[in-house]
Amino acid sequence: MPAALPAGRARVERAALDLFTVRGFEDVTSDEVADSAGISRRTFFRYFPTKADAVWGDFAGHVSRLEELLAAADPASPVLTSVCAAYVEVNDYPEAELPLLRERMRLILTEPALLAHSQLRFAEVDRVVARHVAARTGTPASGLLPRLVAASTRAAATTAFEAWLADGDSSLAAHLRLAFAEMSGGFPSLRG
Amino acid sequence: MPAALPAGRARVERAALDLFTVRGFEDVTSDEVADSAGISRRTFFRYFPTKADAVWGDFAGHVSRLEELLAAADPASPVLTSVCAAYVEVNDYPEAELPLLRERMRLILTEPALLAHSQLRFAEVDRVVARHVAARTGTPASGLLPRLVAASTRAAATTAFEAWLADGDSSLAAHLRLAFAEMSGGFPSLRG
DNA sequence: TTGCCCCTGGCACCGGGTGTCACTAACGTC
DNA sequence: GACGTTAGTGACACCCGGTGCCAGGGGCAA
Repeated sequence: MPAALPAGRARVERAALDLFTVRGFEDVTSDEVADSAGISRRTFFRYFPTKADAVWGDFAGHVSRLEELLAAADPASPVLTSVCAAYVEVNDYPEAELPLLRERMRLILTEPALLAHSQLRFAEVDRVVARHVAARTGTPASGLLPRLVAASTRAAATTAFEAWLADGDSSLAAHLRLAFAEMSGGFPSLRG
Repeated sequence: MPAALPAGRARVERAALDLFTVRGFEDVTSDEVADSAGISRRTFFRYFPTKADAVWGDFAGHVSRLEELLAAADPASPVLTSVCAAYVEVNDYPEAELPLLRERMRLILTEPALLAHSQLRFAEVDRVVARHVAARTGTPASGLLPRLVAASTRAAATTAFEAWLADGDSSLAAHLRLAFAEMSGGFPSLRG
C-alpha cells in the first residue's frame, strides 16, 4: 500500500482539529479521525491516550516552559507577580500560531467533553504553580495558599482566554494582564 | 419478584457512593452499582444521565439556593462580598450531613474522572454567579468581569474544600472565609 | 540471509450510554 | 368488574471510546 505521505503525529492533530471544528467533537468518531489521517484507529490511540488529547498539541512542553520561567523568576519580585508574568510570557505566541491556538482553545472551552477533560490537563499547570509558590513561601505545596494561588491564577487565565476568543481585537497578553490585574488587585473595578 | 424495598433515587446514590468510596470510581461498573441497588443498568441510567452524576446528590437544588441567596443579597454591600457570603451560606450544612458531604467531595476532587466531570457541574454555578455580577454591574454576563468573579470565587471555594478535606479540624466555613479573604484581598500573606 | 526491533493494523473484548420494545402495576372511567 | 391509559421498569441490541493481544512488515545490524 502506497503509504500516502508519512503520517506523523502532527498530521493526525490537523485532521482531528479540522474535523472537530467543522462537525463538533462529539459527532466525530475516532475512526473518522484516523481514516482522515490515513492511519488505523488502533494507531490513533497509540499517538493519543484519549480522543480529547488530540486537540492539545505539545501541552506538556507548554507546562515545562512555564515551570522553567517560574524557576528563573526574580526572587525579589512578589510571588504572585512572578506567576502572572510567567503566565503572560508562556502564552506569548508568534503571530503565525494564533489561528491554531484560537482553534484549539475554542474547542477546549466550548465543547463540553473537552472542557471536562481540560480539568485534567490544567491540573498539571496547577501543580507546577503550587510547587513554585510553596517553594517561595517555604510552605508545603499541599497547603491552602499555594493551591489557592494556582487555582486563582488559572481561573483568571482561562477567563482571559475566553474573553480573547470572544473579542478578536485585543491581544491575548492584554486580556491576561487585565484579568490578572483585576484579580490580584482585589477587583478594583467592582468598588464602584 | 419481592421488590426488596422501594429502590428510589436515594437508595441508588447510597449504593454508588459506598462502592465508589471502597473500590474507586473507575473500578466499579454501572452494572455493579445497579445490582447493588436492586435495579437494572437501564434504570440506573434513567435516574442519572451519567455514572458520575450519581455522586452529586441534589446539586441542582444547591445551585438554586445559591441563586436565591444572591438575588436576596443586600444591594448596598459590594458584589464580591455578596458572592462570597452566598457561597459560605449555601455551604452551611447541618452537622449530620457533613460525613456525606466529605464522602462526595473527596470522590469528586480526587477521582480523575469525577474531577473532569465536575467542571460541567461547577459551570452551572459559574453561570449563576456571572449573571448576578452582570446584573449588579450593569454589564453583559459574557464580559470579562462577571466571568472572572465567577471563576475566581469558584476556584477559591474549591481550594477551600480541598483544604477542609485534608484538615478535618476546622470548619468548612472557616476554610471558605480564609480562602475568600486571601483572594479578594489580593493575597496579603504573600507580601511577606 | 538471518535475526532483531519497532511501528502498524486487525481483532476481540470491556464498559459507558442510548433507542426500542414488551411487560406490569396503578389509576380513572364506564 | 372490564377497560384504556400511563408511568416505571427491564431486556435486548447497538454505538463508541479505549485496551490487550497477536500477527505482519520494513529497516537495520551482524
